[in-house]
Amino acid sequence: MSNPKLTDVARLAGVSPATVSRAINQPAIVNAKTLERIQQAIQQIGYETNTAGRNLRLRRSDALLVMISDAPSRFFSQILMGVEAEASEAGYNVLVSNTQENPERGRRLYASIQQSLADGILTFGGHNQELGDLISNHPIPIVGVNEHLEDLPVPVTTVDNLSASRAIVRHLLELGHRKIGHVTGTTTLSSGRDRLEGFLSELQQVGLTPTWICNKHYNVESGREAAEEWLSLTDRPTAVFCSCDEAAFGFIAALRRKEIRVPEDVSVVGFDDIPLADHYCPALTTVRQPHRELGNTAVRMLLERIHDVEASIPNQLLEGKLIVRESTGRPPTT
Amino acid sequence: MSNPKLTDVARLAGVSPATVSRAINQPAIVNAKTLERIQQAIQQIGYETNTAGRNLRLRRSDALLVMISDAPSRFFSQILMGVEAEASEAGYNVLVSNTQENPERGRRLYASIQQSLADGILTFGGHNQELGDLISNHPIPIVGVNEHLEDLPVPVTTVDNLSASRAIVRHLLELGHRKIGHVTGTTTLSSGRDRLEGFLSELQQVGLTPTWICNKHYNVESGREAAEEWLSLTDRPTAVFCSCDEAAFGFIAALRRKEIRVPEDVSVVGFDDIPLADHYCPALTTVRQPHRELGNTAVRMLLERIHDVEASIPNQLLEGKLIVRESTGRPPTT
DNA sequence: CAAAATTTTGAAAACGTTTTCATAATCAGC
DNA sequence: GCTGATTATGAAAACGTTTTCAAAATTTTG
Repeated sequence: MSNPKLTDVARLAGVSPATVSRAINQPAIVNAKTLERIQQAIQQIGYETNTAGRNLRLRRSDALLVMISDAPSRFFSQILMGVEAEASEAGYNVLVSNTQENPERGRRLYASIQQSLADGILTFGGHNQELGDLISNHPIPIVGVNEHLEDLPVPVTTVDNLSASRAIVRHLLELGHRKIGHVTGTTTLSSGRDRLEGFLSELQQVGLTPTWICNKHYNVESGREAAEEWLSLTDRPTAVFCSCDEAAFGFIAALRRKEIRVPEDVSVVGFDDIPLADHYCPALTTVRQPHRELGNTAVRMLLERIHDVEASIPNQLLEGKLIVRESTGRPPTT
Repeated sequence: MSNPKLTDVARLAGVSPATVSRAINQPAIVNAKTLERIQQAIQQIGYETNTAGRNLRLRRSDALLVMISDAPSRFFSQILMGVEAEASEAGYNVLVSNTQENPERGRRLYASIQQSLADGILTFGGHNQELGDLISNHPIPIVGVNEHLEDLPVPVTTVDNLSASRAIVRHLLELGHRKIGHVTGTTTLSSGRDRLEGFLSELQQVGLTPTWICNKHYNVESGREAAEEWLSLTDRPTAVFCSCDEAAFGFIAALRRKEIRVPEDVSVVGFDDIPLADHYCPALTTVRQPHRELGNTAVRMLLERIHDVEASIPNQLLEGKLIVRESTGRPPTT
């Protein structure tokens, strides 16, 4: 009751297994007549190529491993879809695995390449210290998504956090704000640092200093906590750039409880443009991350690397787009 | 420059490949002395079992395929993490693939089993008509998540939509509401129908008829559209059960633009308890879906099925938990 | 200490492909 | 119809494991 195999097709079509293999993989080089007979046989017994046999012989797996190290970020699934689309386009399968911050699990995943379970690795989110030695000692095809990997020779693709942050600040300046604050994201991540840096440098360019910097993380709670802090300030910024949409939501929601209105009393900007941003009240001014494109790009980079491990692949910076909605307005005229 | 293989270890340790294999897979049956020598050799040359070779010989893949048919639902990644955790616990890898609603792609994925690319399939979301004939004609280990598969002999695990919906209605009744409306989800999906049915049956039980039923889908826009409709009603319900959190957000946001307050003017309930629900303003009363557990359960069911294709596996209904927050209150006292 | 029972090992086959190399079949040109 | 070029096919080896079966080494027993 086993699955039909190549030799079954061969027998049925009255040819050798070699010919059947050729008929499948390079139909051009087999006689038209035989080809048809073989295809018929394949149809008839419902033959499907066995992956293990094929992979063993070909010494590759046609699979890419997506490695995440903890809770998936809010737009993980969107990037993943970008990855999946591009990978399947190229005939690759996508494996997903979570190291759960466990270095040992990280190392196990790393070994996937040697096990020829996958041909390459896409690592989401940053700081994989556990991989440090491994990567340096024994390079494999690996590409980072969303975050830079500290000091590791791993090409990454991210949104251009720096430019996007500057665009946000510029937008606020144009509206007339002069007292601007920033709720940072996780600054152990490169994206958090870059967004902060963009914020600072754009202000500096026009000779302003930040009114408020609040060190937080990429989540809703951070926004809520930041709101508490904002409320206790004597000199409140009239505009706040929150480093992710969730934080912005938490911030706005907490303010609203205190009867502070957005954008009338304070303007708020987010980052990421998660699906809800457009439907929040007020609709959130934010930067749209090209989620799918991040996935696509990452796969393309990885495939290049798989094709040639030595290939030096430059980091890819993707444009974020400032989306102005309702949560930003002119500063209050007091 | 190829990876070290079993025979390399064998040579180095001065034993036969067979013994090395045993040392790896059933250490108990090999002599302690030899075992140590072998383990040392493995360490020394950094041997890792080749997946293809192993899979070929063992005639299995140790992989589960997660098949989604279109855009991933809002809590897809959370369920996926549940799947991943349970699968990796059991030594299985997780493949993710998207049919993009393309029947041909669906069929290709189905063939994964025959190709022994995966040992079983987890299908997310409903109505896979394209799989209908296939499954009936040639059963494979497959389990549905979140939605029932119309008429197909496929075990599924879902939240108990019926009970949860009834709990929501009960909650609204207890608050004193008598005019209650429902914004449905996608009613081509079983969850949409079940939530509607729960809504209807609980009302019926206390002798009420629904004040308003608005046929929509699982997304934010639906909520916004529903709000338009609600505004145009002459006899408005004082409480509205939206079939997902996103729709509830869209509904609330649209109402707020018209200066209608939640819950003072109208109570709103969602479903799913997405991360933002707790931080929206007002914090959303909703039903918490056990996302991770859904993933865990699905994998357990699938493994059972893989182990015994004939096994009759009952559907698993998981409890949803009503979370009362700020978006529901007593009806306005006009 | 020999025989029997037990534990430990190895040789070889199998899993299902693809590909090299050589041979057989076909074709073109004269 | 014959030679040389071309095209189409097959036999066999290889990819890296695991497992069966039998033999060898060890331990136990009388």
